[in-house]
Amino acid sequence: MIVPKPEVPVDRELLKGSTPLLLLSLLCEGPMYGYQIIETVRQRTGGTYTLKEGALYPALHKLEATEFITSYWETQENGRERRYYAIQPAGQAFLTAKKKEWNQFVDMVQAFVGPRA
Amino acid sequence: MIVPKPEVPVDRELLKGSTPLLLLSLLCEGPMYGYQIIETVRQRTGGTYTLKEGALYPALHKLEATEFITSYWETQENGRERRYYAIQPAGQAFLTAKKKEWNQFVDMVQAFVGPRA
DNA sequence: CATTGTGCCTCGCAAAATGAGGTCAGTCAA
DNA sequence: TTGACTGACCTCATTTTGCGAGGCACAATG
Repeated sequence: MIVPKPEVPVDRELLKGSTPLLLLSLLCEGPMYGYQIIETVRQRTGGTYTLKEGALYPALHKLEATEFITSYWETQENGRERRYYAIQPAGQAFLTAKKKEWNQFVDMVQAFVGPRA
Repeated sequence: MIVPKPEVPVDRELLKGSTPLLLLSLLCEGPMYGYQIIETVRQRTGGTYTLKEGALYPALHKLEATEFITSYWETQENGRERRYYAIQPAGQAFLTAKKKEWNQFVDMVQAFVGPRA
């Protein structure tokens, strides 16, 4: 699903805390490597949200440290290497919880901002 | 509108960036003073989200510095003072923009997380 | 008279994203 | 073969924000 490019750039501050959720959701679709994640997000958001490396890699490593995801290197035909990240069972569970949290958060804000126009 | 109390506490990080939106939305309903804002939020969220003073006042002051809101002291009958905050025209405009941004943000995340269960 | 509630505030800390930087390995054209 | 470009990984300092804890002052309640 591709989100239409918004006229207003999305405030970076809003993104805070949603990154692990995004990452786990993406990895739910299958293992991906860093660069690929960035590109995927960029494309699906119509170019608005470019996940920054400085945000991605630390987040990925943290997720790995808590064993929500694993990583492994894979060599391509041309000899170059990529580091793939894959979701783990614990990550699945965490994702489920995070999703619930996300929905509650949205409900909460919506209660003040008013329902969507 | 009152949001049912969530089982999972909402991650603080998610809140980041949404505070000005909340504040402006609330002040749209009329002038309020700090303590009242905290109480209102607490009640409307069923007690889950207690806006912290350490988050509220700095945010309020920042909003005032940018002239999105104004403040004025009002003396009650019992002689005590309250500082009321009121939204300004510039704040109204900003709020409109922020709301749009919020909706886009939600759409974006939803595009990855998948539609609500 | 002491405790609780109202009501304002500030400060130091921690978490997270940003922006900028760095490295190395292939590709491709001049 | 040199140089530019892209793919691909990463780190670091700075900024922003919320949190927790604290402080102050006064009123109402027991």
